[in-house]
Amino acid sequence: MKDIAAKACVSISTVSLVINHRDKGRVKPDIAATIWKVAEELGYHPNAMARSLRSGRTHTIAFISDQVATTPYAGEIIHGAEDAARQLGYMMFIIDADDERDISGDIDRMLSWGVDGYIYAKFANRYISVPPTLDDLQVVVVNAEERTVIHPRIEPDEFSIGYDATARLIHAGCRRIAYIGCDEPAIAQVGRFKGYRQALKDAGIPFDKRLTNRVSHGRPALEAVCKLLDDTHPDGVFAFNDARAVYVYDYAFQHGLTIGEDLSVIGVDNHEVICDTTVPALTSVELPHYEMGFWGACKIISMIEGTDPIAQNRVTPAYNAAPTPPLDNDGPTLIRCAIIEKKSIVGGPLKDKDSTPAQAEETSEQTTAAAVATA
Amino acid sequence: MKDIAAKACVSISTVSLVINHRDKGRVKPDIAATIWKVAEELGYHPNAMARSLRSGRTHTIAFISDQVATTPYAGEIIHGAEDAARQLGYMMFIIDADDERDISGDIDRMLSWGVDGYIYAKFANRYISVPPTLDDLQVVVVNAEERTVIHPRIEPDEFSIGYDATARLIHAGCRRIAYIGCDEPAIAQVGRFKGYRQALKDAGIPFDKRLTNRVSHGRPALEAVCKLLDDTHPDGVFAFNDARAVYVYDYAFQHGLTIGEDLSVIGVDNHEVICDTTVPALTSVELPHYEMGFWGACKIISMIEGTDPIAQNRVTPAYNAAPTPPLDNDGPTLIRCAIIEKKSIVGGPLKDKDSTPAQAEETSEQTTAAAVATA
DNA sequence: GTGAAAGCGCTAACAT
DNA sequence: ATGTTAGCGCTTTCAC
Repeated sequence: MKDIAAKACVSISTVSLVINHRDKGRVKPDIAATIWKVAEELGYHPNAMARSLRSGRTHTIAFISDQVATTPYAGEIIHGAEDAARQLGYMMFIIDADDERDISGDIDRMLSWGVDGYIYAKFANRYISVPPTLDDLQVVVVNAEERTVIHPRIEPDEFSIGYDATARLIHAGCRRIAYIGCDEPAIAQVGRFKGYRQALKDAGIPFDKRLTNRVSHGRPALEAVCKLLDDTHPDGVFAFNDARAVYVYDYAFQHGLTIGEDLSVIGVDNHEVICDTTVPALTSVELPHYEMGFWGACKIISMIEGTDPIAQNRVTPAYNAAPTPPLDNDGPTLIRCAIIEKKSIVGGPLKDKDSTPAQAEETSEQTTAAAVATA
Repeated sequence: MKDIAAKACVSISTVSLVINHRDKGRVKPDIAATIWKVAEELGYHPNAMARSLRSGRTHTIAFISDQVATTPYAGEIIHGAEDAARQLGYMMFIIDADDERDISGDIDRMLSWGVDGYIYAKFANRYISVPPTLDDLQVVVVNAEERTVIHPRIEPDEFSIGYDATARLIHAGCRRIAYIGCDEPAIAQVGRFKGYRQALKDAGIPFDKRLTNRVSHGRPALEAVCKLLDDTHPDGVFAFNDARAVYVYDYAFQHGLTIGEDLSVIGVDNHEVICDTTVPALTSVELPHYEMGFWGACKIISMIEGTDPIAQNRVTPAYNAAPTPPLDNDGPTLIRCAIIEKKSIVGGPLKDKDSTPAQAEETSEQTTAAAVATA
């Protein structure tokens, strides 16, 4: 900056004004032009360190998460958060926080860095508690719930996942709809199951316990699924996730049935590897990982800056099967998940023109909250 | 720091010495103790910004990658890199570099930050070219190849993957071994196929073209796999990856065969969702994503600091099915991949005591390099 | 053993 | 419309 000032025969402050675009009506345009030219020639890059030291703001956020990796669904949350952060001029640090590992050291490092805000994410919708050290700072929770709400957060609308998936099967003509559940009584299992029951109820279809089970994976899961299908012969199956839906395919192969013709199946995750590997491709409710990450970064930056980057159109998601919810909510935000149509439901993919199945009512938010509270 | 100095009745420089552990024999121990106590009381955190401004080093690296997310195999590279970086006192920025997107803006930001080094990673082993802007800086390439080698890099030993997988099947008694290949002539396809042929040759088994094909995914892939199996009735199948191995399972279900008893299968990726969902669980060659990320961070930090953190035992991988290769190599490093034993091969998982199948010779590195060069 | 002081590159209040 | 100057918090040289 000193060099630029010297070469352009102006003072350092003038250079600073120009470089920071605060020269409107303060610096003569031709001088400003010269400064830009010289800066270019010299290959000038402002020193972020010095700038932050002076301004007290680092334009940096930290993404703290369990298993940055170990789940295959992981990356899109990071992707979405990075995308929003980048568009808004922020850099994002990544911190892996295994449940077992003590992250106080990392938090100290973050405090030393003067990170402007924190995204605390989980890769499966779980109960968490944010380390108390962070409570005084700007924190957003993504894809998780705190038992007592302290920080703004976003998570999938699990009730609606169950409701919409079931309603989609009903819309395709299914009347005996099985639910292959998850053996862990997690937020997701409870919410999706409630949605399933509500959709049946709204369609006047009686709930039949024999059509549901709860499984893990591997041979016991496959056997349980086969038994359920053998015993009850459903015409549609809503699986807790895509992996569990695979067992329905296995059953179909064994019994000479064709998914999408003899039997409809819908999963959850829209897991790329599974949904595009299965034949026919599996219709699935997509968990909006990208969108949640994107929302999280927008939210934390809005808290830092006191503005609303979404309302101001300063940022565009690269992907939004699920529309980005608004930021003006400091409590829990539920995000509605989209069904990604493939070919595993009788009648084939829904075209835009086709009437869409009834969706869960707006009240679903309270319903889920209640479901979860009693879980 | 000023506050500490005041409260401890010493000068700022003394505080600095103590905080930075450079007080040995220079500051009286009791004074040092006081300083630590006061620092603790005041909740002092050194200001990394000021420190970096002064020292010119940020202890920060950038992880630049395509599709941070969109592949499900993604995260472990990040995980490994973050793990090593953290243990060595570095923070890691994440930058998503979609092939289409212009990342010069991001690079400018990195230059502004004064990032100490760059990891340039891909999530599928591909040819890349590192942006020339980075050529003057410290760069390590992970899971990719440059057409002309400029930067140190690490990638999976694709030849050995093919060799070891095939040898494993031979060891289990298979003699008619099919290869379900990939329709893209990528580095991985070429290398694994060469390894497959070499293993057959070394075992004195003639190569039979009819036992191999190359498929994509979905119905055409399933049909091609079924046709191959119908036509040739192999006793073992080496699949390019786990997703393609699934079609062998589908075939088996349709024909009442049992994988692991009537037919052996081995995949590549050790993709969690697939390998633990299939019945029986799929034995697979694991791509050492964590290990490559870990190596990449160690390597870039060794270049920055001029030391060898691995040799100095300053760092421990959380996971190493594949042992971390040494850092003293500024050209390409190939990493040998481990077979993760599950239950899809006749005779069951290999115990430690069992004799292991012959492995590709040490010369495989040259062989792969050659294979790849002519690809 | 300890302290004073310069300066890393930049911003912003103030002076001209 | 432009220049001067005082720090941001820290490290490090040098003097005591």
